[in-house]
Amino acid sequence: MVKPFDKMEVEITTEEKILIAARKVFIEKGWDGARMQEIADNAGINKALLHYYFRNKEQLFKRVFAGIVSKLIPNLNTIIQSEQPIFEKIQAFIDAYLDFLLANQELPLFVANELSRNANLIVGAFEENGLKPMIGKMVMEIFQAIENKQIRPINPAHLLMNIVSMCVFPFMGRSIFQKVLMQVPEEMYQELLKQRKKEIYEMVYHSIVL
Amino acid sequence: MVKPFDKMEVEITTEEKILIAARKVFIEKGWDGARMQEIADNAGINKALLHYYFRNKEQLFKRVFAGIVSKLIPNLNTIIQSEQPIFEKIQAFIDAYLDFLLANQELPLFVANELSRNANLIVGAFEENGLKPMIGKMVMEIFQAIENKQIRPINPAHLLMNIVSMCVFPFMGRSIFQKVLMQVPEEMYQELLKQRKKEIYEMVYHSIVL
DNA sequence: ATCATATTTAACCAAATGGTTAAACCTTTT
DNA sequence: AAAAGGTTTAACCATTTGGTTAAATATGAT
Repeated sequence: MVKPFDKMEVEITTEEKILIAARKVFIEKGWDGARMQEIADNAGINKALLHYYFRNKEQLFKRVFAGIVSKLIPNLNTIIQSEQPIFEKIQAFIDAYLDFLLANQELPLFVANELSRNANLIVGAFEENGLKPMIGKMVMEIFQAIENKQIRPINPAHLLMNIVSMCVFPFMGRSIFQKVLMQVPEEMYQELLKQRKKEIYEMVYHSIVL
Repeated sequence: MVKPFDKMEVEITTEEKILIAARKVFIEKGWDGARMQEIADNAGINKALLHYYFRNKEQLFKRVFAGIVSKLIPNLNTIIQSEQPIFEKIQAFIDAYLDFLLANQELPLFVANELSRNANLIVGAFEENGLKPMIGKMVMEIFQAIENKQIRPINPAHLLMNIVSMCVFPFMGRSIFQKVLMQVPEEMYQELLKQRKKEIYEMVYHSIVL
């Protein structure tokens, strides 16, 4: 049966409502801090219905977690796979990474946290999506760029570590940065974050260019 | 009364045993995941005794947290306050930071985590110790180094962010790095971490030297 | 209308958890 | 030896939490 036009696109299934609520609560509170009741409240339903859709907390969590992981990696892999000169590729990588981070600021801390408490979470997430980050290709290209005298000799693993660190840490360690080290108000910190794309690329560029 | 010699230095008070156990469990499991029973077990006592020494979980946690924070900051402040040329100072900063991190690898994730879930934890820890990181002086000195044409023009806030990011992230985001991005075994990752002192300094040096 | 199926709810349950109590046990002082 | 103080324990309690059950309600098909 066809639904009336004004009800068609707007509708969100209960399952979606639950996943949205669960995502929010899990990210905010972590596995240990998240409460099924709070998820139900956030989804506007009651606990029994929650268990009707997802048998238990673990199943719901895994579903949320897999959903999160599957969002970032394909994005980065396309860039890594692409054919462009090393400096352009690095810049594209930083750009894409920061776009994602700016739109999902609380994600890195959540992922690091859950991953460190449950190592095989990532295995499950990978298996479910069939995606893995292709870091090997990047390492190769850095080696080539060194041979071609495009950049100074540098250990590619550390260069990549440095780039990723500069991208992610201001988000993941936000509480430390903002409250402990810099002690700036929220809006100012957001302003800093927006400048990172440019600042990181310049840092990397100057540190490797010959 | 004086204790017999052979019992003097070795003895650990019950309070110390509790604090050591609590530190371990809190760091490992976080506030939400930590169980008073597990702390008691780890300290080799029972729950009632735990509550005799520390009235409740919160009090015990605050004590542990303050103890952790008070270990890093004085260390860094001495370096920041010291009078040495900019490059030496940066190197000393990286050295000291990495020494601390190598000896306390799980700390950054724990601190970031708890801080992001409870903002005023840090206020309490600061008040209790009267210590705050002196980042202002560092910013000034970077500005001066730019004026003196020692280093290229760069936003000091971002330079510091970059340095701290490269130092801390391989520890804080270890689960992401090791398991997701690099997929290397434990010993190899430890090897990488030990190389960071040199690698980070070289990265920073080349990125700002004129 | 009515039957079947999917959706939603209130009430309930067992286990875990932070915290309490009152009594027992040392160790030192008198 | 007995009083006093701090130290340690087993047993207990109230609340929270993940999860279940059985009944009620809506929705679409016959």
